Amino acid sequence: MYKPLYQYFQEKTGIDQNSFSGFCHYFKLKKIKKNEHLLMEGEVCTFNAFVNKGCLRIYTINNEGQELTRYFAFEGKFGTALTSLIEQKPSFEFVQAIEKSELLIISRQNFYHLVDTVPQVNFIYRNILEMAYITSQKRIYDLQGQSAIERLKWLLEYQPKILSRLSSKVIASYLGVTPYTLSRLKAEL
Amino acid sequence: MYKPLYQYFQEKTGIDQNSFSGFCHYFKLKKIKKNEHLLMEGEVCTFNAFVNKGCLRIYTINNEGQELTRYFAFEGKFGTALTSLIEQKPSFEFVQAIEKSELLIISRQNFYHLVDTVPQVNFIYRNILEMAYITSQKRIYDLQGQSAIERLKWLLEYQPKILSRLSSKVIASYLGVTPYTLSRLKAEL
DNA sequence: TCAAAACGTTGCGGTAGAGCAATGTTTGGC
DNA sequence: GCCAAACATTGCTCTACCGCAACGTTTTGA
Repeated sequence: MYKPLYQYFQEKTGIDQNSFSGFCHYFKLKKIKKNEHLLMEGEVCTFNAFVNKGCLRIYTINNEGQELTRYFAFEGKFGTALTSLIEQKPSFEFVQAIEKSELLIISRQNFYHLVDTVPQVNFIYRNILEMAYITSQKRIYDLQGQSAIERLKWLLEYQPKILSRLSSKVIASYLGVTPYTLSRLKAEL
Repeated sequence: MYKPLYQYFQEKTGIDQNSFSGFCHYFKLKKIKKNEHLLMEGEVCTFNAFVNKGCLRIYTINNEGQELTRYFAFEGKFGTALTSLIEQKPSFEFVQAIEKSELLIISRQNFYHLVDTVPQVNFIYRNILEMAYITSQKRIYDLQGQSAIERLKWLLEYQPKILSRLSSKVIASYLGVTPYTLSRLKAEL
């Protein structure tokens, strides 16, 4: 059960099995159905989740009621409403399983306890924050610098997994266009 | 010279003068003229900068040649091309002083050395990353969820300092519209 | 100090993408 | 295995914002 998580830590920090065993019991297994939510808008996020199997989606809903997907966490990645987790304020993001999934959940309190006491977890958190920041920045660059069709082409080339695994509706919300527009873009490819 | 930086550390970590003195000599004073660049697109970023006086702007240029401002670092804040600093790859961002400024510069190498050896600097870096991430996320929410005029109204209400201190051209690039559009939006306020 | 350059404004026309409606296609719960 | 509900496609129209051109105003540097 902890094998993928150990592998994740091992790759990033070179931690040994013994040290890992010292804290991995803070992570609890949770199974969750397709389309079920881990967190709704307005709730304060009190967990971090490592995806053993399946996929999480982090998304928001804007003023016009349009869903906007921020991030997908596939197997072997952490996923949470990071902004709410950090700020401890009501979340503007939803966290949802878009496939039947198996997660390793750690409470906020335990997570930050480990960040402050276990150097390897401190490093992992630093790494999560760095990658989350870089991803956001590239996202902004994309939204401000590329047309919707260029974004779709990029996705086709570099993230075919996303296209084959997810519904058009979800892909549209990730590209930041309506399903109507995505359908038209696909037609003119 | 180190007073604003000490105050910054003091507020965030409660550090004492003695510990601070142990590492503050890694920060070197640099004076820079208005509109001068600290980093150009394509260069690898090897520094972090604390703003004692003046203001830094981090921006990119998209495919159409349009400038897009990501972030302003006013007095008492750190500013750098964080993505390039982390990845150690050529930057897609420019770092520019938009006023005559006084900076405290630390090299990448010394900065990460301190992050790894001084708990208070580790915490400061964590805080910088957390805030940078949250700012990016709110930016994306804004770009995808609000019209340009709503963004301008928000700026008027919550960031009047930006509006009064900076040129329209720079403000337009921060709002993600052309100077033409900004001018028209101001007319219809 | 004064001319050149950069900046700001506004009229006009163009374009990417939104949104409704109507229709065809998948999907999943019983 | 079937039917309702969700999803996908496409024609038509609409809107926010872009981008040029032309002109007035401010800034700057020799």
